[in-house]
Amino acid sequence: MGGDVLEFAILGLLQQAPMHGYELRKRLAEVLGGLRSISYGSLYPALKRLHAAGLVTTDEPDRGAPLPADAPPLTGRRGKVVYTITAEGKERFAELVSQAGPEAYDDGRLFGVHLAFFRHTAADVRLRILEGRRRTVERQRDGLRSSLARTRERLDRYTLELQRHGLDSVDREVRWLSELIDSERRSPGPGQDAADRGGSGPPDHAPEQD
Amino acid sequence: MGGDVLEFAILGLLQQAPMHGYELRKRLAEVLGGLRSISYGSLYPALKRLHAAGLVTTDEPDRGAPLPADAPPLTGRRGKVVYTITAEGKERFAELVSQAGPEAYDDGRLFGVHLAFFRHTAADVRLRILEGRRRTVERQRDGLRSSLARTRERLDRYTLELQRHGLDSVDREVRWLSELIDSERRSPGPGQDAADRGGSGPPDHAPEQD
DNA sequence: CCCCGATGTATCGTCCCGATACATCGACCG
DNA sequence: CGGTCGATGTATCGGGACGATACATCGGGG
Repeated sequence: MGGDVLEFAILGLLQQAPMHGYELRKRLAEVLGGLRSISYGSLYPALKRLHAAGLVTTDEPDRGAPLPADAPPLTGRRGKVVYTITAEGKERFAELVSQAGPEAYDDGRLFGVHLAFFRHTAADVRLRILEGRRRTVERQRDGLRSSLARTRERLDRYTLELQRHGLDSVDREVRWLSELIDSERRSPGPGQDAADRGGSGPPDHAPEQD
Repeated sequence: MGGDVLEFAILGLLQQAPMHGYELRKRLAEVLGGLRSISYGSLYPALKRLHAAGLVTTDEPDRGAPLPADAPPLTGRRGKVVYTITAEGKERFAELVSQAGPEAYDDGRLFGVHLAFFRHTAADVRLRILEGRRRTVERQRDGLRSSLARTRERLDRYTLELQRHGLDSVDREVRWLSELIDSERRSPGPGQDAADRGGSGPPDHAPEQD
């Protein structure tokens, strides 16, 4: 169930262009938030699953060939494989992208993928996902807060610091989401499938560094 | 290898007192940072591994008993099981707690466990772990920063926001670590002194009092 | 009396990850 | 010309983690 995240991200990237596994992995790292890169041990099985489900195709050369029994330690000819999304794949992606319920935002990683493909998402769905995510994170924050209050006396200084830092991070995430929501409400941004940059919408971009 | 984190945390908790799996799980959630609770699907296999390795014992009632064939769909008498750390377990924990190299801080989760049991850690080791962790996170931050600089033009607003938020979090983590380090340097806090690993006989091991 | 929620133990299928192996290619160097 | 080095590229394996699920006991309240 939660395993959808990788498939979702792959479909989203292949929607933009066919790719090799190798490049897919690099792009995945950007999309998944910069930290947290995906391993090949996850990627290739995921691609295999997508292929089995008919959501992607490959240009893989015919490999079912007999290959006589006397074959030496020939590990198997390995060629480059380009993955391309199918019509069903696009359908599935559109379906995933339009989900606005808890399944879209309760899992942070899945939310991240949704965010990464927000330009394929309708404006009202975007807003609902952002607000849902904020509620989820607020609930986490409250749980953390009361847990911290309960255990304040029992735990040592370092554990307390760890929890305090965690609480602070979650708190910041809530504020970050609030900013996104405000910005989204002010300017709903380009509608779906608008990969175009600039032109419309107030460029309230704040390009600052710290 | 990285799988040590759960075993480490369990040993640390059992060091304080024998416990049921159920309570272990609750305490684990606090120790592991509040967020991120551990599932039973991870906990029980981990306990089984620790038991097999002789690092913990159980008071489990004899279960190898014949149990006459007329036994109905009795799935097996399940009783409460109290886990207790063994001498080897304490030894292993002391070993883990005194590691100060990259294996102690490169993985954030493992670092978290180290932090949670810092009062069992020598002051100089504490400092080295904290500084090592800061270096690691600084490197992550720099990687993220340059990645963000490289992709600033290519990616859409939302992905950029996600990365900016991630960078901000990592940056805050560095500052948090710096505060911990400063505080640690000012007052090394309670805890055993510098490693007397060379000396064969640590005079006595003052039982901890929380 | 019965059900409910907390306490408690345990496994299964599926996924993910780190490590590892294998393979091709362009570039730079002696 | 040969060597090898780093980037590109495909693939698997063992083991651990997780969500779901089942089973089980017990205190208390309707």
